[in-house]
Amino acid sequence: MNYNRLLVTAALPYANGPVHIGHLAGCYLPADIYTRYQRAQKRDIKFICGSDEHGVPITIRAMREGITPQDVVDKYNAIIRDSFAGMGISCDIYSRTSNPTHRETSQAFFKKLYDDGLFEERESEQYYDAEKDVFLADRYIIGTCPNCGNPNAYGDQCEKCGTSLSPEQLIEPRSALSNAKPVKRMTKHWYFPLNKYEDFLKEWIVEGKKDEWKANVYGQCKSWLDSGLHPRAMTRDSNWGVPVPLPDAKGKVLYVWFDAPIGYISATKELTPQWADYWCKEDTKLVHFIGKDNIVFHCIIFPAMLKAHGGYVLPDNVPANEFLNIEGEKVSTSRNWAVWVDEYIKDFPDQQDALRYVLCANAPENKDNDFTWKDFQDRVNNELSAVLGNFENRAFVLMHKLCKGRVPALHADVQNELDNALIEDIKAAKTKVETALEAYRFREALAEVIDLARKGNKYLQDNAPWTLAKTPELQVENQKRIDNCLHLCLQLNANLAILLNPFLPFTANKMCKKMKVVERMLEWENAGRIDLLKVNYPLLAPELLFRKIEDTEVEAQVQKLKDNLAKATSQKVEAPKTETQAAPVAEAKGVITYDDFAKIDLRAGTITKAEKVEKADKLLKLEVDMGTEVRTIVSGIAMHFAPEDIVGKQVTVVANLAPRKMRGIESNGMILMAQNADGKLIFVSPLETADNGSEVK
RNA sequence: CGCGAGAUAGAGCAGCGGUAGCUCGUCGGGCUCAUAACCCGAAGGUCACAGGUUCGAUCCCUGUUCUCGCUACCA
Repeated sequence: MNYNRLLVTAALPYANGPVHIGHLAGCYLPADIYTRYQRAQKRDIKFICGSDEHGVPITIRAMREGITPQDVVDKYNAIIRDSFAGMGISCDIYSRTSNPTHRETSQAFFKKLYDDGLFEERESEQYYDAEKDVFLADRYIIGTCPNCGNPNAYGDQCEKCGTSLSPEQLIEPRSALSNAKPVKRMTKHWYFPLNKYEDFLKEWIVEGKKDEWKANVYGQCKSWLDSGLHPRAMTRDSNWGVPVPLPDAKGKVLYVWFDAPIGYISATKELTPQWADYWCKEDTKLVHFIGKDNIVFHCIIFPAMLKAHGGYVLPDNVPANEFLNIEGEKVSTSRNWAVWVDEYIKDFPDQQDALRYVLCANAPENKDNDFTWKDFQDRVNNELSAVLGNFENRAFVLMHKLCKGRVPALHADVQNELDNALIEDIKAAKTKVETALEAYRFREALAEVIDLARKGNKYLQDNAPWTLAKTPELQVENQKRIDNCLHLCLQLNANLAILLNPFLPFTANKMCKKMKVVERMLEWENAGRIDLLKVNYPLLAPELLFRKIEDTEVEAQVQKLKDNLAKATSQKVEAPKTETQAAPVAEAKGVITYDDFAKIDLRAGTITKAEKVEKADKLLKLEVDMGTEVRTIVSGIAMHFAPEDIVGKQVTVVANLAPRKMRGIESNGMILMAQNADGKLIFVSPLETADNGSEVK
């Protein structure tokens, strides 16, 4: 397929926090490198990005901070925009999904699918806060965790013990908005029948993209398709988002994963009146740069939506990266374990390219990678400065010392194999970098550029012009060799600027200034040429391109990470929870009367059977002999005990606890456990064997 | 649990049937125009583990372990 234009998108950053270097390495930097390269090739390309500003987490953050959701997105949209600009992420437009154009575009998209009769309407029961008059997402429901007793567990997960929950499992559930008890209410939603596009997707991806897409992306898609697709609700009950454009849809908005990818289209509309060329013409190559958490949305759901709507091109490739860890640990925004881009720019002014270099050289292209400040320092000092910066500096210094500060001539009569080999290397480098970039292998492409600089260092060494200059009796002859050597070094330098430009645009610009050439020299077609600098052309004085990163700087950054983590952790403990950090033992509960205690029917029982609950990491299904009956009890202890080890054990059971369904199994009671500070669970059992069913008082 | 991706020298990666290579780091030597590179030499790997196929496996097959992701209204 021959393409006449390219459309590149990078995942829309979610506007509920700043961006960190993991975001950068995951998709924004690769997208930027790719785009800059294509622009240098003079191809027609648009690079689209913007803030994703809808969804539940934004409303929660607004609530916590006591401001409106619009305030939240305004704040972070500005920070993200500045971070990208500061790092040289050169999108053609950075838009936002709260714009009117986006509202219209996504509503029209929805309306088209609706009018074509594609949606299935379904009614279901959902939790509702009668006081605030809104439906509650799982995340909005707070209650006591049935597993660990944390009183502030969310309706989807207990953050303390990590157990996955559904709102039904919470003890004494309450609304996060009003503390009211949630009630169930019927609500209607529109479902997109993904299943109807299964055949189309299978043919398009499983057969069509087999050897084209990255293994992680392809494998993920295939896995989804093999396990069968299901209709997916494309609307939500909320007052924050794009309103569903139907008369009977008051209080309903588009699901963020329906509206966000359409944001790419709306942003293109804002950018250019010719937007439809990029989205609808078959000779457009559409590429989505994303992180691995986005694969299904960009490879399955969005293409199915586009196909259903009709008239749009589908992505040619989705080169998703894996994740970047920081100092051996996963990035965590809630624990503030991250290197924030806006802070990097403040801490390392004019060092954007140092970070761009390291993030590209160590990009998580095939597997999760680790960013450490030591590695950052090593790569900047030993590769970027010592190989590339040093070569550039050597060429400039020698040219000023031995060639009067002007570009010397290339004398054909003394041109030797060393010269010819270097010229070949320059030409070959262009092809290698090009091939790697077209295949989204950015690490390899950058390594090729550095390797060319390395060859330059070697060439300089092999010719040793400083030695040639030391023999006055051979002045004329030697000066010719010196001229050739430095001529080619400078031409190589110009080539490096071109090849480096997509990766390190700030540096490429500096190099141009020092060589006193216009930016047009950076056009890709100039790569491989050795006549970029005119003979006798005077160049500026040597000046270092990169500075070394000092030990104290990286130590300070590591300390900063640790401080942030400590701060975030202590805040967390102080704020919503009542227990203190100093005492890892759970806080004593309030005084109760004997009557309160007497309400609990505690009995001894013996576990007669235990098995793992399917599709649940933490749950065991137990059968407990209570003397007069055998109870089924589901208990969240699978991480601590193997089923076979606990059969025959006598335990204490809360016998009159209201039945509760967990993973579809009704649990009738609860096993008492003591929990150590380290989280270890210990059965609370009679010391001697009691009769099953006997009361515990 | 299931599915997907990954596991190769201290770090980052290549190799993907014929007794392990590259970049950086470490140690010793040479050279010196330079933020020092370049050259020579050295140390460092039972290619996650266990089986199997094969004349031969890092590479193919089976099983296991570990990491990450998906499986939830977590973007």
